[in-house]
This record gives sequence, C-alpha cells and structure tokens, in this order.
Amino acid sequence: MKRKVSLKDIAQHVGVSTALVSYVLNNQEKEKRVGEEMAARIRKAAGELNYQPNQIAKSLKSGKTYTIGLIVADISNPYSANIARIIEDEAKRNGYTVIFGSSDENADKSWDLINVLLNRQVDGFIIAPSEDSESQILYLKENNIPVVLIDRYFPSVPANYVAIDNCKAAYEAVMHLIRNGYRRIGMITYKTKLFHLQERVKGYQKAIEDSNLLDDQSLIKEARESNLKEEVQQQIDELLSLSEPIDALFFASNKLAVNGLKHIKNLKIMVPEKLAIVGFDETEAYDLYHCPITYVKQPMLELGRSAVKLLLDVIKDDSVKDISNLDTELIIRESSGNKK
Amino acid sequence: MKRKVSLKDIAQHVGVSTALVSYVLNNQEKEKRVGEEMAARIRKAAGELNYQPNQIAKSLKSGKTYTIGLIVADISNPYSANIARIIEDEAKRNGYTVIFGSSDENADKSWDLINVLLNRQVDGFIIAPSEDSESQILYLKENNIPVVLIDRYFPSVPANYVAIDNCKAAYEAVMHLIRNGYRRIGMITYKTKLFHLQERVKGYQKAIEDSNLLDDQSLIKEARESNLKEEVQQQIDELLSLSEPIDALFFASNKLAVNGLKHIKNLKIMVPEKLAIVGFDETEAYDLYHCPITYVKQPMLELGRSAVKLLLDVIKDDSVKDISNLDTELIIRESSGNKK
DNA sequence: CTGAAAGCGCTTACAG
DNA sequence: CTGAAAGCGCTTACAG
Repeated sequence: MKRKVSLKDIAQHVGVSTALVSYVLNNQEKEKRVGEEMAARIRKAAGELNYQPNQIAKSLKSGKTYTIGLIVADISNPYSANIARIIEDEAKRNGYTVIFGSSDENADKSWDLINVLLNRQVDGFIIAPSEDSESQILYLKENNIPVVLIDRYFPSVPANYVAIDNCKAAYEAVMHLIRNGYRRIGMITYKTKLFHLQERVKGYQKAIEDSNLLDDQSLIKEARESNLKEEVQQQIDELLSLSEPIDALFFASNKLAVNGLKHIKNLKIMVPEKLAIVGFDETEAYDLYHCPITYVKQPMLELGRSAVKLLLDVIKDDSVKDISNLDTELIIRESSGNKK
Repeated sequence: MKRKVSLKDIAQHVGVSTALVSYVLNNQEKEKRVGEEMAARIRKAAGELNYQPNQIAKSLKSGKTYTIGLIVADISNPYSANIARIIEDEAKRNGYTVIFGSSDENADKSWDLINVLLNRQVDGFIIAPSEDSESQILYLKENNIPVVLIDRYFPSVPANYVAIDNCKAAYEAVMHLIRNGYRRIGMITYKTKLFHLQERVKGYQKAIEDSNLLDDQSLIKEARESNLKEEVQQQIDELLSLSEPIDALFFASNKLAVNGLKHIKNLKIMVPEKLAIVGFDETEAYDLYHCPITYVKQPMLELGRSAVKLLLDVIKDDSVKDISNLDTELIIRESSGNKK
C-alpha cells in the first residue's frame, strides 16, 4: 500500500511545523491566530496532496475512536439486521462508525467479542445481551465503559437500556385473541431465563387470568434454540392433540413463528378457522403467508435511535442514567379474525 | 473511563523495560532469549493487572488494524445480512474484525463510506459495489488498497471478485420453466446498469432463443429501486393483461419477488396453475407462500468465505489475482410445477 | 503569529 | 539476557 501522506508531509511541503498544519486542518486557526494567508496555503497543500488524516493516530492521542461496538444475537436474523441498520445510520449521523459482532446467544462468544472490541478501543457498546451475560455487563459498568442495552436487560443488573414493554405487548396480543372469541390459547416461547421472554409469558398469563380463562400450564411450550425446528413442530403437534386442543397460538418471536407457520402450513390447518395466530416482531413472511399474520410490531426506529442517542449521552457524561420501555403496536390482520 | 493498564505499568510493576514486556507478551521470548523466570514474572503481572493490549497503538506502529471494511447495499436486506454474518465468522476465525456500512445502492454514500473506512485504516475492503462506483474501485486499486468485490463486479474494471454465474443461473431457471411447458415467460428486474443484473436478463434471453420461443421484449420489465412496490405491481398487471398474457414469471431478486408475490396473492392468482413463479436468492417468504416458490439459490457460505480468504491473500501479497463465478442451484418446488 | 517538544501505547533495531 | 531510544501520525501546552 502506497504510504499515505501525513501531516508532516504537508508541513514540509509548505515549510512550516506540523503544529500549524494540525491547527488549520482542525479549524482552530482562529483560536490559535494562524495567519489567514498561511492557513490558505496549508489548506491548498492538503488538498493537492489529497491528505487524509489517520484516524488511528488521532485516536491514540485523544483516547477516542468514534467507534461503537454493537453486539447482537445474530446479524443474519432480520430483527438484528434491522436494528443494526438503524444504529448504523444514527451513528453515522453523529460521526460514529459501528463494529458489530454476533453472540449467537452464547455468553462465551459474547465475552470474546467484548474483549476484542475493548482492545479496539470502542468508545462504548450497544448490546442485546445473551443469557448468563450479567457479569459481562457488570464488568463494563465497573470499568466505567459506556454501555446501553437494547431489546433486553437484566432486572438484577442496573444498566441503561432501551427496550419494549414485553409484558404489556404480550398481554395486548392475547387479550385481542380472547376478545375475538378464542379460549384455548397456546404459546410457544424459548426455553430461556432471558427476562424479556419471561415477560412475554407473564403478559400471556395475566391476560388469561384477567379473563377468567383456565390457566393451563401445558399450553405454554418452550423450545430450545439449539433444536428449534424440531421442537416447535413437536410442540405444535402436542398442542393440537390435547383432549381439548388449542384454538389460537401466540409465538414469542418471529423465528418461532416462521418455524411454526411452516409446520402449520404443511399440516394444512386453516388459519384462522381452525387456529388463530399472533406472532411477534416483523418478517416478510407474515405478509406472504396465505392468511396475513397478526403480529406485535416493535418500534424499531425508536429503539435503534434511542439506543445510539443514549449511548452518546453516556459517552459525554458517564453519570447519565436512562431506561425506556417503549410501547409496541399490535398489527391486526386476518390470522386472528373473529372466531366463527 | 478508568485508565487502562499499559505495557509501561507492567514494566514498572515488575521493574523491567517495556521492551521486555512486549517481547514476552508477544511470545517472542525465545527469539529474544528472555529469561524463563523473567518471562513468567511478566506474564504473572500481566495477568494480575488484567492487561489488555491497546490495539490502536499496535495498529499505529504496525500499520495493520486487522480490520476489514464491508460495504453492502443494505445490511437490513436478508441477502446482505446473511453475507455479513458469514464474513464476520470467517474474519473472526482469522483474527479480523469487520466494520460495515450500507451504501443504499448510492455511489455518493459508497464513496463517503470508503473514505471513512480508509481513515480508520482498514486493511482491506469487501464491497458489493453500487451502480456508477467504478471510479471508486479504480481509486482503491490505484492506491494499492486491497479490495475484493462480492456478488457484483464491473467487466470494465479489472478487480478481484467472488460472484455467481448470473447468466447461467438465469438460463437454468428459465429453461426449467420452458421444460415444464411454460411459453410466455415474463421477467421482472431492476432498472440498472449493474452487470450482474444485465447478466440475468441475458440468461433469460438466451434460454428463450435456444428454445425457439418468441423473443418478446415487452415481457421484460424493469422496476426502479426508488419506487419498487408500485412499479412491480403495475408491471405485473401489464404482463397479465397482454393480449397474450404470461404464464410464468421470473424475478431477478428476492426483493422483487417478495413485492411481486404480495401483489399476486392479492390478485388471488393461482400459482402455478395460472402463473408459474421462479425467484432469485433466498428468503423465508419463499417457504411460507401458499405454494412454495422455486428459486435460484446462491452458495452464500462459499461466496462469503471465499471473499474473506481472497482478501486476506491480497493483504498478504498484493499481486494475488483471482476471480470466481460460482455455480448456483435451482431449488425446484411447486411454484414451477408442470403446466397442466 | 509560529515552532520545538512531549506524549498517546506500542514495537523493534541497536547496543551492551 | 536486558535496556535506552526512536518512531508510528497525530495533538497541544508551552515558549518565544
């Protein structure tokens, strides 16, 4: 690679010190009272030589990299990818660049990523934390490294976060089904300790209780991430072959829903006549399903933007504290139509 | 942020020079013949003080950042997100980190991104170039900055790339339709000069010619990215209302297909009875459509991995030259079943 | 108004 | 076997 032109090259070319060049190129000519003519000559030379500042050198000196580390579960999941895109745009708008990594819901991978990103001196983190990563968040907090959690958080770990009100979101989704006449409502979620998913179950249960329906624990199924497809299929089969089978099904995520819907399609079960469906999060698949799927829509733009804004605030002033539990919107479509 | 512990801190703690510490921590104790006992003491101190090397300082010194810049069209598009994930994994396996950016198919944005990433001293680029960005690739080449193109390339710009054989892929897709009895085959693509999309049209045309079908230019429609949804709808309407309407439709991308399928679903057109469909690229939506969609499957894993490997080769030795036109696979499903 | 110099945290020839 | 010193490309207090 051709050696890039440095401050020194410009300084030599013009015949001044690097200090002067630095002042001018950082628009400090006024404060430093650099001669107008001199400033012009320096700028001209910089232009001619096509000078590009070395951000690495700047960073070493300033201790700031204008880089944020983003850790999501899996960048190839549409939810993560959407959030990443919004974060990218908002970061860029503020002069920041983002380095990302996928934790695969694995605490060890997440820890590795944090360390890699720390070595690269990111100014702060936006993390969708995985299960059992509480200590990692605490570590960052203890070392006063700016971090904001997104989508998820740990009630036991005080930390800034931007998330949705998962309990409320699930409550509304299930209440909608109940209002439309469904009585045996199944739920498929992940087998996990993650709080946001627990909250979705809680919202489901609260809706059942508030409506005086039978609170039947066997209607809640937990699939393992590692064996998702098979377990979701099996669980749907179980829910449908109960002595009193379900008439509606609530999925706790888009990935669960997509897997479930494939199976339901193969079984040729009529939606919503035989089985009403409500999903969580967005995916194109909800639109293209034979019967458009009702789903809980997260305010992605607000989630992403707020996370970046909050992080930048924390980077500026590490005493900033803020948490948001944003509202979701239930997008009602045919898959949860009135029970006949 | 608490000041991190540096080499100097360890050196002071142990009572040696930073040089020694550097040697030991970089496992050069053998070459530099550092005393075994000394090495042990240094390692112990590094551990106790929880030393983390400052990658920025290393980079400034070495001129290497072990970072690769990835520029895709839009990280929130499933195709880009999938590639990004594969690149992330392969890069990590080699000790590299990736910084990404979305060009939105816009040459100006792409140029901005390149400059931001250059200032951050990425060791090389993997780029899915947007229209009219030839000069950017040339600029990188001229400055001997390692770059490999992915998914797309410019025939007029000699550059390393990893892509698929688009002409062949489209040819096979259309031949499959013809073999299954379809005769009036429409195609919807983007209005663009991008070579890989031109190639898909060429493959379509070649299949038509080779089969002695009527080569009717009005069967090829071009939608503009900026107004995709509306134009795709309108074009489908046109293709269906021709005096001799189409009996099959080939989409040049997943995004086009998803938009088109939504419309086809709304029109309640039977697939494949009234209209056979073949799509390009993957998306969950192909599986969940009422009738599973036949599609051209790209070898994503190989594309992503080869791109990273090639880039790392070029970084090591800038005389390396390589291009790959990988084969695709036509995944045949019900949407293109035999014409009745 | 301008320059010489120190320093950010590393690495690495060179000297002993 | 080990240390003093220069240097990567910047910024910035200090001196003049």
